[in-house]
Amino acid sequence: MPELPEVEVVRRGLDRWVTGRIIADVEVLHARAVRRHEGSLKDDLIGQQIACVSRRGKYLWMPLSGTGVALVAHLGMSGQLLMQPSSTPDETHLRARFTFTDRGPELRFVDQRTFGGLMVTPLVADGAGGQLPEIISHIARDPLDPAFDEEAFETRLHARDTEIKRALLDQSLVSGIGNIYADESLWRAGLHGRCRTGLLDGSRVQDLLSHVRAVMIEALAQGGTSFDSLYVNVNGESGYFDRSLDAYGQEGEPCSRCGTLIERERFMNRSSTFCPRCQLNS
DNA sequence: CATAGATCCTGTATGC
DNA sequence: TGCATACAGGATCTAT
Repeated sequence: MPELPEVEVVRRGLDRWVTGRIIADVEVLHARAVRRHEGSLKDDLIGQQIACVSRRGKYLWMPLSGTGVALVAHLGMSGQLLMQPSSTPDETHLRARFTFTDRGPELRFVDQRTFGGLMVTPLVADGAGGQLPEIISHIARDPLDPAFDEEAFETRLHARDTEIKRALLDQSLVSGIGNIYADESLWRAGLHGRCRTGLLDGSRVQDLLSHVRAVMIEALAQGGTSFDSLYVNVNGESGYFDRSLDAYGQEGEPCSRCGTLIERERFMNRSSTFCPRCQLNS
């Protein structure tokens, strides 16, 4: 369940370890690891230099110097990008391996549930002087992006007739939010996820966005949220924001604000946890 | 067209 | 003990 804070932790680690390095070889060990990609990932990457590591929402990409294309990665639910010495034994769910001409640590894509994927895609203008991969141009900016347009978000939110949690999870409206940070932000804002978007005025939307940002910044400072060994940084280490959660995974525990027991319901084929007393439906 | 729901996947946990 | 079922959920596809 890597969401924005977890993906940003991975981005920072990757930026430090792979920027400037030249890819020597690529080994794809599972067909599902490469998505929406024409031709051979290997042919597109060998000999290319990684210019930097960028992120929008939950997507990572590495522009290849002087080519106008980028290696894009999405971790899905259980994807990991790990830096490992070549002497380290292959992980059980190793899906792809990238080695470099300097013979330093290799980059490994490990993914138990195979919801994640890699691809090479052209870069296009992002409308603000930067670039982003073509295949994710439908993904909205995330709330920590300085160019995130709060007014445009509010307008689009009001144009929707749906529940606020569904809107928060829609990456084309605002990116980077998944089930954990949706539940946490809604708890902090005192809003029930089933509240209709049309009932939220501008100040409620601003308040909700401020909680989204705050919870993500706090999580980032703690290395992200890890419930099991599936989310780790590039060095295989877990974050510890799970100790700070107020709603997600807290079913049956007293609400830390009012003491009412936290409840869980099914929503969009996943769980929503919320305080039935202090999270309002309007 | 817009929104709601189903689907993919596999390891772990729980129940009978 | 062992088998069956529930659960985790991001993105995309299909149905209404």
